[in-house]
Order: sequence, then C-alpha cells, then structure tokens
Amino acid sequence: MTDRRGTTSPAGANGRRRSLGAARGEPRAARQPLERPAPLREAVYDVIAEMIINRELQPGEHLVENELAAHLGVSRQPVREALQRLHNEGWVDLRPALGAFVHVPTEEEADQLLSTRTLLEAESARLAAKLATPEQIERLKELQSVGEQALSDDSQVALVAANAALHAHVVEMSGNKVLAQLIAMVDRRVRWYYSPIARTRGREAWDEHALLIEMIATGNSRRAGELMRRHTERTRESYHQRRKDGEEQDAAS
Amino acid sequence: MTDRRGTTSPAGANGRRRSLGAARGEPRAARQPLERPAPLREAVYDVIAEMIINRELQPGEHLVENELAAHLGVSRQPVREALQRLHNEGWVDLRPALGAFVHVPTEEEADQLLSTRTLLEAESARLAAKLATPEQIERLKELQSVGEQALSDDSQVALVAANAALHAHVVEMSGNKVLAQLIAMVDRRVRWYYSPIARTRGREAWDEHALLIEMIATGNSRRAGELMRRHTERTRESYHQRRKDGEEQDAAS
DNA sequence: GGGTGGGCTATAGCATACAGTCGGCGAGAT
DNA sequence: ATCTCGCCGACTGTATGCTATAGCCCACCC
Repeated sequence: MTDRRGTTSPAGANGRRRSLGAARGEPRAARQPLERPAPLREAVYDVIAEMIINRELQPGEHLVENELAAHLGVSRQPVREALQRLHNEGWVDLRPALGAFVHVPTEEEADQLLSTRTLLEAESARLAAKLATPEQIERLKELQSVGEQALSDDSQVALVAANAALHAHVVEMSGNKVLAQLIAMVDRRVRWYYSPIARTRGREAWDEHALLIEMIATGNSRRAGELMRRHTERTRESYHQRRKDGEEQDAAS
Repeated sequence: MTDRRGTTSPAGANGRRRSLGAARGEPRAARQPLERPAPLREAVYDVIAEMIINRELQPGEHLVENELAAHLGVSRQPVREALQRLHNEGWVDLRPALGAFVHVPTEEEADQLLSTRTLLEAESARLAAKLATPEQIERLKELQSVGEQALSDDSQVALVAANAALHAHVVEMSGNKVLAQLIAMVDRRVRWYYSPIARTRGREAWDEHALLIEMIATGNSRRAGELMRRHTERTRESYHQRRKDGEEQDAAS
C-alpha cells in the first residue's frame, strides 16, 4: 500500500478487455476530459441482456459465470454484478448455490405483463393529454410520420423502432418518472415474450396512433387514455391469437 | 466473521462435511422442503434496507462499502451485491467511481409514487373482486377485524401492520403477479417517504376498507376498483396535507 | 439387478488483493 | 493573499484465490 508514485511499474495492467469496449461501440480515438469510466458491469449487462433478447441464450439455459467472463474477456466480478441486475429485472432466475438461469417465460406471465402494460400505458396517455405542450405534440406527429414511412417501406425493423419511440414519447409526456420506469421494465419483457410470436400490427396500429395523437393534441385526456387502453389491449389479443396460430402450425407440421 | 456455519474445517480432501450432512439430512422423509443456505447478500440487503427505512442511514449519506462490510462482519463482495439491488429498486443512487448514496426523496417523486400506487392498487381491487373465492373473502374480513381491533387498542404499530396485510391480501387476490411485484416495489418506497410525515388515517380508512370488502365480496369489480382508487387517493391527499402542516410547524418553530 | 453410499468435479459464494481515480490540502509561485 | 499544481489519502472497480456445496458417477452391497 501507499506505493503511489515510486514503485508503480508502468508495464503492469494495461491493454486488456479492450474487446468489450469495441463491443459496446466506442469508436472514439480521442478522449474527452469529461468522459466517465462507465463501469464494466454496465457493458456486461447490456451484452448479456442482448443475448437473451435475441435468443442467443435460450430460456432455461444455465449461465455459467466463468464461461461468460471468459467469453467477454473480463473477470467473474462484473459478470456477477450484471447477473444480479438481470435477476432484479426478471431476465434470469438466481437459484442459490446453483447460479443463474435464463428465465423461462410462461403464458400466464406474458398475459399478466401485457395487461399490466395496458393499464400503465393508458394512464400515461391520459396524463400526456393533460400536460402536452405544443412542441411535444409536434414531435409526436413527427414520430407518427416516421412510422407511416416505415409502413410504406415495409420495413419491420424501422416499424418496431418507430413504434417504441412513439410510445416512449407519450410516456415521457406524462411527466411521471415512476410510471415511466415501470413501463420501461414491463415493456422490455413484453417485447421479449412477444417477439418470437408476432411483430407489430402494422397499418391498423398506426391508424390507432393517429387517432390517439389527435386526442392528445386536443387535450381530451379521457378519450386518450381509453384509446391507448384499447390500442394495447388489441396488441394483447393479437398476441394470444398468434400464439394460438403458432400452436396449430406446430401441431400441423 | 465465522459466526455463520462452522467454517474451520480442515481443507482435507477426505474429511468432507459428512457429519454435517448426516446431521442435517436426518432420517428420511422428515424434512428437506427447500432448505437453502440463503445467500449472505440477501441478509445484507435486508439489513441495509431496514437501516434506510428507519432513517438510521440518512438520505444523501455516502454508503462506504468497507464500513458496511466491517459493521456487518462480512466482506465487501456481498455488500456490493446488496447495493446493486438497492440501486435497482430506487433506494440508493450509484455514482460511478464515487459509490453509493442513499437516495434523496423529492416531493415530486413522492407525489408520482403515490399516484402510481393509486392506479395499481385500484386495478388490483378490480381484479380481486372479479376473482375472489369465498376463503379469500373470509380472510379479508378477518384482516379487517384485526384492523378494527388495533383501532380500538389505539395501537399505531398494529394498525400499520394490519393495513399492509389487508392491502397485500387484496393484491394477492388479483392473481396478477406482475402487478403484485410492481405494487410491492412502489409501496415500500411510498411507506419510506410517507412515514416521517403521516401515519394511517385511522377510523376513516377502515370504514373505507369495510365498504371495499363488501364490494369485493359481492363481485362488484367496477365499484371495488373505484373505491380503492378513492381510498388511496385520500391517503395521497392526507400526505400533502400533513406535509404542508409540517412545513407550517417548521416555520412556526 | 437394483438400490445406496462414497468420492469426484464443476461451480457458486465469499474473501482478499491490486490498480486506477477522485477530491482535498498544502507548498510554492505570482 | 490568492491561485495553482502536485502529492496523498480514501474509496471504488476489477481481478484472483479459496472453500463449501450440489450433482453425478461408479463401485459396492443387498
């Protein structure tokens, strides 16, 4: 200890774990003085969450700390911390003395997530209609046209992104950060469950969006909330429908 | 340390924990429901959360890992993991390279938590009325009388506990685990904010409970939801009222 | 042949060690 | 006297080491 200047060998502990830096997209060559360290655990969290969402890690799969650490080029410590956080947010189950397993979604859970989301999103729309500023409404309309464009282009990826952006903006307009936090949590998991079965509802959904924006713009909070409720409710129905279709398809094949 | 399980075992490759296994295993069929070691991090989490709730740790206070670890007789590792979880649940802020600080509640945040709670609790009451079984309704009435008893005894502690138990049971009756999880999260923080300012509303609140239970028992979901909404809304109002009173008192003193 | 217990291996949980960074404080310069 | 710069202590972030446990395999017993 206290070997600050004198004995610090310059050769020790330098180029390591750079691969992760690249993985989380750090194209900068020059550094800014204000640049925060950005803890490794954050990067690890992002990577693992990503792998879970796009099914690189299957539900039920055992996540071995050593493997992940080796794979990512870091020690077990940041991996553990990332797993903790993933656990808190419902992505993985942590069985004492056994470790982390990718959470296995159940149909019941998906349904509860979807209906809870309906509740929260409807409230956010209601509040948004109450508090909307002209700039925010303008922004909403922009996002709507982005979605329309994606629809014309028939670009699923862009459509999903536009949809998320629009909903996120409504949530932000509600001004309720607690609500926003809960929606963010629920929403990500919804997307995870939902993704293998269905994509956006397309035309129909964006027509509903247009109407919703109209209500928000005119400050009709009651109808805005109601519309959003129905809107997300339909998404829920389409989830069940497509899941059923999927089963039938499975049975047929 | 070493006050947990007997940790002074010689690292011998042969003399493994035979004796302990036999002692714990006992004959057959006796136990082993799910006896798990219960990770240290859990215990640490509970202790720290408790300290935050009852103001042993003041808002804004810097939580130094070493101090906590020494105080609790464990290493920094479990402490760090507990802090992670506390961060995810909004109890502490984690500033990179600076460490953990007890979250400083703002009035805006308290209000948003209270109104979000209103939304969630109302929904849980609505669902509870829809799905209630006779046994659950019976249990509700029991809890109500426990509350009435506490009211007669003028026991604040018992009253708070009874109130929490009743609400928790309604939530459980809703059958929606996602909703329950969100409410649990929001509710604990509400209690934290609320506790220094106000206690339960007493008589009034329990009259409202009685009516609510009536609606749940008769399966009137619409009115049950509405009642719960008003019920928690009044709690919110009383929060603002008492906070204002407190300010005036502060100014006067 | 089937059940049972011992031992082995892999892995989580916890502890310790090390390195980098932040903020403060004081000595020296202006 | 005030400002600046470099040193220092403290603490976090990361890595590594150690130990106990869970689950499995196989040998052994019935």
